[in-house]
Amino acid sequence: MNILRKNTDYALRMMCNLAGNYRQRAVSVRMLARQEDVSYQFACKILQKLQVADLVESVMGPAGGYRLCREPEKITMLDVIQAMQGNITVNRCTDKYDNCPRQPNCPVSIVLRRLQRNVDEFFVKVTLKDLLNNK
Amino acid sequence: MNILRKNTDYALRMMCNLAGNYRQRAVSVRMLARQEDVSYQFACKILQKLQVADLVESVMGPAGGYRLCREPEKITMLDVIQAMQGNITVNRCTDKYDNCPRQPNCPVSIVLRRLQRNVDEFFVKVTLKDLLNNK
DNA sequence: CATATATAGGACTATTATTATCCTATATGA
DNA sequence: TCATATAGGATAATAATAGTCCTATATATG
Repeated sequence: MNILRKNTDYALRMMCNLAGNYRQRAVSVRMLARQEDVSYQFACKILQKLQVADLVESVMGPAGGYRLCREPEKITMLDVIQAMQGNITVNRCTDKYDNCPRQPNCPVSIVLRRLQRNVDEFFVKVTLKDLLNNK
Repeated sequence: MNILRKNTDYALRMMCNLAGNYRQRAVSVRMLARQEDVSYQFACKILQKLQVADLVESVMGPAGGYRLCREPEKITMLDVIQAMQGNITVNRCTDKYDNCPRQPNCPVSIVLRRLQRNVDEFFVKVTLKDLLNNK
């Protein structure tokens, strides 16, 4: 299966779209939905989640829509992912708050914690600006 | 959510157990289940899957059980993961056979394919022997 | 050769997560 | 005041995951 949910996939694409329009205008959900191939209703839900997470802000009324809350270089993939699907953990035992009795000497957990660090680092290092620049 | 399913987590632990007993004896499912905290019935299912994937072989009858098909250094985490939950893909678009029309220039996909390579490489490099040695 | 101890594996249930839609309320610019 | 937007609760539909039940089959050993 996929590590990223469809939700998150849609959200990342819509956030890229908003990043491309940053400081120009609010983009309506209808427009975002059409351009990024997401159903209108579902796009509404996703944007509401992104708003709760303080990544986008809404403009109501005609000519309304959504825009980023801050500069594209200050929003990371991790921000978007966490807003949509929470923390990504490699395994139960790589979650900070796990209390598996085999810790901390379980061989499986020792190795997986290493991958966990790689993944965390990856997502926190990539910003929306990087995405736009194909970095 | 977790990248590795509970199934896979159980499987990895049981495989470590079998690796520790390699060339000594077949370990019964009852024993594996008790030592690794998995229900007996569920452990049976998991081992059957591992057998279909040619990672373990069964010995029927009294004093029977399971043993690894080959040396612990010749079985990777990827082998176990694929047997239990198939390929792990970062996103739809990092799957080899994906045909998303945005390919190959989608900014999201370009970045995620990089992570995909990291993850693949990680799992293929760690063997059961490494796990036992806490490498 | 009977029996106790194992695995084999199909069928099924339960639970949870994901994806999505429907509907009504509210805000606001022209 | 009306057309064009978002807000958000409720709920449906689907799919994945986790786990159990039951009966069949293999085999070492007394």
